[in-house]
Amino acid sequence: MVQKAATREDRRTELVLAAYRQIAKHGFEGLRTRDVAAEVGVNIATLHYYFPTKEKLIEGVVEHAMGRFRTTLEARGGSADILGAYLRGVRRLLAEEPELGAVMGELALRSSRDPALGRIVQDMNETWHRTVRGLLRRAAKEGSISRDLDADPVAAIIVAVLASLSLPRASVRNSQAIHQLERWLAGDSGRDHSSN
Amino acid sequence: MVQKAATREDRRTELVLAAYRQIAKHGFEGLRTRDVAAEVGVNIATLHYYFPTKEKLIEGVVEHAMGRFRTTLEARGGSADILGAYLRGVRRLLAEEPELGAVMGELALRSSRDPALGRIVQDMNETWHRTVRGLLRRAAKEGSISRDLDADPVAAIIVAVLASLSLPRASVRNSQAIHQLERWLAGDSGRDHSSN
Amino acid sequence: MVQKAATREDRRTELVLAAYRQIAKHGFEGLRTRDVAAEVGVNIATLHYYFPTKEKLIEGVVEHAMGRFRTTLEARGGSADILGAYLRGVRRLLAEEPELGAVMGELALRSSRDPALGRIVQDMNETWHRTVRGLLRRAAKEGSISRDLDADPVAAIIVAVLASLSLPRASVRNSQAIHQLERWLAGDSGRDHSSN
Amino acid sequence: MVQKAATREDRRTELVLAAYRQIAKHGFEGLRTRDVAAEVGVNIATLHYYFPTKEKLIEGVVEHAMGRFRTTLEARGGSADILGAYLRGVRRLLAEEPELGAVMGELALRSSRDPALGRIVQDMNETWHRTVRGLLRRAAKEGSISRDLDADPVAAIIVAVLASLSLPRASVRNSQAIHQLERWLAGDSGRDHSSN
DNA sequence: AATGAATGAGAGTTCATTCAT
DNA sequence: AATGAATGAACTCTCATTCAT
Repeated sequence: MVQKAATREDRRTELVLAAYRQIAKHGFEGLRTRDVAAEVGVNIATLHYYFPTKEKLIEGVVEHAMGRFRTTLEARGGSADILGAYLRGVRRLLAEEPELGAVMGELALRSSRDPALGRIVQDMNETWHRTVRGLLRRAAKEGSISRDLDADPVAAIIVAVLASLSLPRASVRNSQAIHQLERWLAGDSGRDHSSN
Repeated sequence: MVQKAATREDRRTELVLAAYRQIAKHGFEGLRTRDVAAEVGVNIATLHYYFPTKEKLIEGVVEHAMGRFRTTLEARGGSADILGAYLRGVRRLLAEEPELGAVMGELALRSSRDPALGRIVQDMNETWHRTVRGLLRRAAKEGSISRDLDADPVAAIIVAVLASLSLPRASVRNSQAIHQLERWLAGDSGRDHSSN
Repeated sequence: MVQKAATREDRRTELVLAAYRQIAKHGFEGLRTRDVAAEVGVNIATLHYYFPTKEKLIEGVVEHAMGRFRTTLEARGGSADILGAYLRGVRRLLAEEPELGAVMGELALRSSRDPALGRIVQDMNETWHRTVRGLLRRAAKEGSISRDLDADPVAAIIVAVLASLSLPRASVRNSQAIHQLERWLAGDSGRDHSSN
Repeated sequence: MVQKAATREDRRTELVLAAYRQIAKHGFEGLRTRDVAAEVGVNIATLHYYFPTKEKLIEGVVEHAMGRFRTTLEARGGSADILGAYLRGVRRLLAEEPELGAVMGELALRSSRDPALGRIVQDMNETWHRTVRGLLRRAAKEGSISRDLDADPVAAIIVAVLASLSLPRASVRNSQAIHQLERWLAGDSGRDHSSN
């Protein structure tokens, strides 16, 4: 009852994706190697053929999640409103692939207990911060946002708001927060526009 | 009789506090009833005498964490800068009792898998939002912040930033984010003050 | 379906004895914690309640086997033919409790791979050698064996022959070997007495 | 064709030798087919191509070990001190190839659980006994040892001592035992020569 | 009110073996 | 002749829970 062999990388990826989904659904708390194997449709021993330990499988998930995040968080394109596009990009990503937010949340929490993961998450955060800061400076130069803002603290607040999107909250509130961010970035000091 | 009842409550509280600390340290992933009992110095069966199931113990932790959070998040005092005092209060709370942030993060993630907890967390979020919105309106009336801001989105962004504090990040970034928040609230549209 | 509780030491002993028998029957190769638990009639988790790991259980078996051996190998009594009594004692012990020979064999082999066990087995061997040497000297003084034998090498050969009893061999051969030993000890240089 | 068949045998032999070494090092307890295959540098499936089951591989090891033993234990040469040469031969063999002693020990223990192996080991023991007995008689005839010793019991004791060499013990004790054996064979009834 | 002893269910991991290629 | 991929069965160990005392 040996099933059709798949190529090495395919199977590895399948397993990582299944684990990724399981973590999104049940958290690390509810991650079971047997369920991961079952979702892919292979025997539990097959999982261990590719990943000698559960921890190695999790490393695979971390890599995957980080990669998924990084590619989206890189600033692409050169539109005038590149910063706005960026914010909307992150929002869309987290809306379209809710697993990503959930897994990132799990990773963030775990990072305080797992030094190796801690370094990865911190690197990711700093990269993220620098990317946003770069976008801010570019937007300021191009005049699409207030010319003389203090890039570091503003980047910090943007990253904070974006990070908070991975915590489950009413999505109305998320929309409102992003809108207000854009308004402030546009140089508006907070007057009521009656939009929510 | 009264003495006995009080003792009973004490022991329950001890257990809840131990569980609270364990969750902060090891996450739900690493929560073991035996460790909780051991931390209090009682037998595992004694724990089950007070909390028939692990889930009931967790409910106790949820109650405790929520209570801890609520009391601090209630707007107290009547100072002129009540909003600023509030922001500083939350920051101080999370700095002084880092367990609270960790546990809130764990609860937030778990809330998407546990409907009962989901309702509690959502209620908490809405209460939080309304509290901040109320403070904003009061501050606006008193003139300590820009009079004509749009309370709902601004409250949303404040809560988002405060919530993000429970995710582990470089604390410099947290400081920067809070500073920028205060600057924007003061009506400043983002010019560089060279502070970080 | 919780079974009647036994006192702590009883249960530990029961488990050690069961493991001892299992090792005698199936070797370390075939030692299964589940079988040990089953033989005692308890759940596998109960075994782990008393012995956190399989290795700790084995340590218990080592202690038991060594104790069993030591008590028999101590020279007791003060008869004239104390040495002969001793040889017959060891033979009887290994005949009456064949598990002991089997387990000692297993331990001897394992001792070359397990440093801790190695020390124990070596100590046991040296103790054994010294005991026999002491008996030889006493017997020589009393005149029951040749007065001027070289105690160390003779003790070495006796221990070697006794040790070989734990290896499975035709028991006739064992009897012959012991007889010849006694003959030589009596000062006989090897003439045919037609006994076997 | 002939070449091919030879290659096939080579590979079988390689695998048997690797298994032999593994058993010597880790005992049957620690024998893993994967490690055997790895030591030879072939895939685990290749091992099963040559030996359909682990048990068949072990049979190969038994054959090899027995062969190794038998060739050395056959009495060769015609020197005057053929018996002494023999004793020294066995000692040298076990000293030069310590794996052989370890494996023989493992086989001896296993023989009490495995009837087929049991017969082999018993045959080996009897052959051994008869060989030694033959040597004794020849030596007696030639006058190199006491003429009227009882060959069977003396052979039994010699085989017992030689067999005990495969159990791990302090090598001083082994030397002493062999010396004493030679002394007794020479007709000495046990007086102290102060040699060890 | 508290505990030591016990357990069922299930966790991650291992291993000899199989099979398509 | 040789292999990578896959598996069933079994392994040790864990954990929330129960129960008699």
